[in-house]
Amino acid sequence: MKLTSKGRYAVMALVDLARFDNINPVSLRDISLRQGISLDYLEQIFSKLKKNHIVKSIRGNQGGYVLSKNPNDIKLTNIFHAVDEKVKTVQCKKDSKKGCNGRATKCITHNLWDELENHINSFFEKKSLEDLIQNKKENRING
Amino acid sequence: MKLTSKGRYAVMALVDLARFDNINPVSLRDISLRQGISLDYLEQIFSKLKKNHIVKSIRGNQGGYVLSKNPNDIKLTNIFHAVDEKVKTVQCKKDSKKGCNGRATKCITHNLWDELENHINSFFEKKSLEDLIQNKKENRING
DNA sequence: TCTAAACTTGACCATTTTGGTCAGGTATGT
DNA sequence: ACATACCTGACCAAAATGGTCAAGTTTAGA
Repeated sequence: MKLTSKGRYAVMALVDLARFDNINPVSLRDISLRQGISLDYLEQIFSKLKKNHIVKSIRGNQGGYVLSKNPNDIKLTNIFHAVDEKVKTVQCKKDSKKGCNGRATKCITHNLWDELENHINSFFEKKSLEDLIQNKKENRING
Repeated sequence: MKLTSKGRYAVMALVDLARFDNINPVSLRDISLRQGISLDYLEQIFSKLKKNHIVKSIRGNQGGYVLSKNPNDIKLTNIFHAVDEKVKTVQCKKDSKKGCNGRATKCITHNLWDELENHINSFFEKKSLEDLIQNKKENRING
């Protein structure tokens, strides 16, 4: 069970964006340099974030990306969903032919995986981008 | 973010084992048939479970496996740990050369992943095999 | 003692996912 | 017009996943 780097990068990039997104749009090149994420890979990620209305793009010279909502309204669950990072425990929900369905001993552990998914998702639903920025600011004051 | 089938199978197999482990040891062949998990794959999994003292093997004819502890003392975290199913969110803890270390913008989101890991692990630490068996019994009564 | 059942070990492998790169665009401010 | 920056899609190497296969060893019971 692990988080893929796509989801991790998406969150890192958005925190970066949120911090520098005051007046001017932020270019992916800047985020790439600051966060050490390849530009090409960032473009893939931001393409998905854009499709999911989390960021807006401004093309042309001095263009870049801006958040399309208040950081408080961007939950981690939105970000992960946008980049296809899903909490997936069992197959049987999606593919009725595989997994627990149609089997004599079906779903012995089905309830468990449901519970687990809910547990994780509730964490992602509570946490917003704003929370992460605040966290960072506190760190700067303290450190 | 997903659970691998190795962890899922381990839990399924152990629930099965716990339910049939009354007097006689349970053979992997029986578990394989009941749960639809390949015998060869089960052997790999049970080899790990044995090394981690979750099950004991009884060799020879009429042999098989038994739980080596009370189902109440076997937590999901033990099972997942045994089959190398770990909750892994960030790289930087293990490999100091990669990830957030040594970078100017280091660890923007580090606290977040820590929190997430704790959140998930706490779920696994609370849940025992006994809980799952009880759950199944209730289902049988109700259904 | 022989043999079948069952555990044990380790090599091997096909497929899928991951984590990108590369090559070409298109749009737009100056 | 040109530099900057977004946009799109093909491509790819490496690792993880989810197993199979082969060749044992151990032990109960006929």
